[in-house]
Amino acid sequence: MTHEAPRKRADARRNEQTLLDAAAAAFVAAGVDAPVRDIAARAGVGVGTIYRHFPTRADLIVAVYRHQVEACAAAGPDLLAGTASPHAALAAWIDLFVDFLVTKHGLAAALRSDDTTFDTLHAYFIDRLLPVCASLLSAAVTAGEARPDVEPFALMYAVGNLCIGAGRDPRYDARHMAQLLVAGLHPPPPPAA
Amino acid sequence: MTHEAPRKRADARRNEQTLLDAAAAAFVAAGVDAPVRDIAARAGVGVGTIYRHFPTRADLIVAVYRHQVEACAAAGPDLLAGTASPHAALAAWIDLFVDFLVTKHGLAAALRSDDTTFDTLHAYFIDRLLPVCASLLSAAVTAGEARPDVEPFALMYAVGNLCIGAGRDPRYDARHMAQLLVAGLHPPPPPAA
DNA sequence: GACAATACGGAACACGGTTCCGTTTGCCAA
DNA sequence: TTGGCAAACGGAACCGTGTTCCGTATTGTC
Repeated sequence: MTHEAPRKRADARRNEQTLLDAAAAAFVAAGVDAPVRDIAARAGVGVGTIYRHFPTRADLIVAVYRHQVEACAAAGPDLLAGTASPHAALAAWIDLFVDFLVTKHGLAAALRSDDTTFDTLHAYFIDRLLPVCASLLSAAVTAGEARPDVEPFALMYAVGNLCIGAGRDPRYDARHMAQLLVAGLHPPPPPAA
Repeated sequence: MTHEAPRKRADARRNEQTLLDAAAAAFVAAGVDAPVRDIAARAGVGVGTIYRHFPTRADLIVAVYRHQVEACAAAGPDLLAGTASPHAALAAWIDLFVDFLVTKHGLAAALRSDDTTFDTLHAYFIDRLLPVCASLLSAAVTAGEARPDVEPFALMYAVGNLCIGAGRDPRYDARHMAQLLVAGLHPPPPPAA
């Protein structure tokens, strides 16, 4: 079961970690679109080294944020178990997701880029987080707290979109808007016929 | 009141129209990010001519879509006057706005780009459409059909965001999500104390 | 028709992503 | 310890795009 590890060279492993740190710093300073050359310079390596370790920018971004994405995924079941109503749990989880995205400058935009480079980034987020979102949403639907005509994918996509450009204009509060969307999930009151 | 027109040369006026047509075609074919050289080639002019007429891409985009934006702005008051409830009028207007954005490949994304080139594009949309949205929203608030804690700017920004990437994945329906957001605008029912 | 102002074309430049290959480094076996 | 080879490195070179600049062509006027 131990993915037969071809045992990389020592300098390669060292550089990989150095790159991860450099990339994380560059992302904080200049967003996830930080120029490749900048990241290489921070790490004190050549650009070729970056491409060898992380063939696409998506690979690098995933590697940098993997821990946080996993944490977000893990929080879903906990919230569902520990919160009064499924709808409230979903709202709390969306809050977590939004907080993550808005603090990663440019990440939400990258998720929506039509550049095929980012397809694997998109795929990773969907793979890890969609099931979590789906279970929260379906619990809410089952409890009669959410309308059944919204697909989990569409909800995640919409929330991701709402995070784009957050923090650039103080008049726009992504978290508030995401909560508005979640509020809209409530089933419409039966027409008072 | 007639903005003293310096009376441009005949070839200049001709080229301006040619460029507008070429840009419109290029935008349809390749989105609003169509390469400058492509647009120039379509128009049969040099790239310098584009920059002379439209110093920034935003100027070109605004020129191409001005009519449609004006039409959208004009529709606001009409809807308010001709629709049963202010909230329904707002919902209908948002639908119009979303339809416009999703059919202009890449336009919604450009509106959110942090590239300063697009600042004037953003400003134009805000100038023309924000007042319309504001009057619809405030009518809904006055009628008790919308919570008062959402700023018109935030609403427009959110709806614009929801349109990003629409049409790229069939599982995502921007219009549906926008309507969900508008539904979330309804004031929460008073707590059944 | 000649002259000046206006507009044009496209080569040249800037910048960022990506590739490629000559050089260096680490590992292992002799 | 050392010889050799595969792995890894560095960064120059390349490509595509936006942008600028200036020599040339066109227009309008006198």
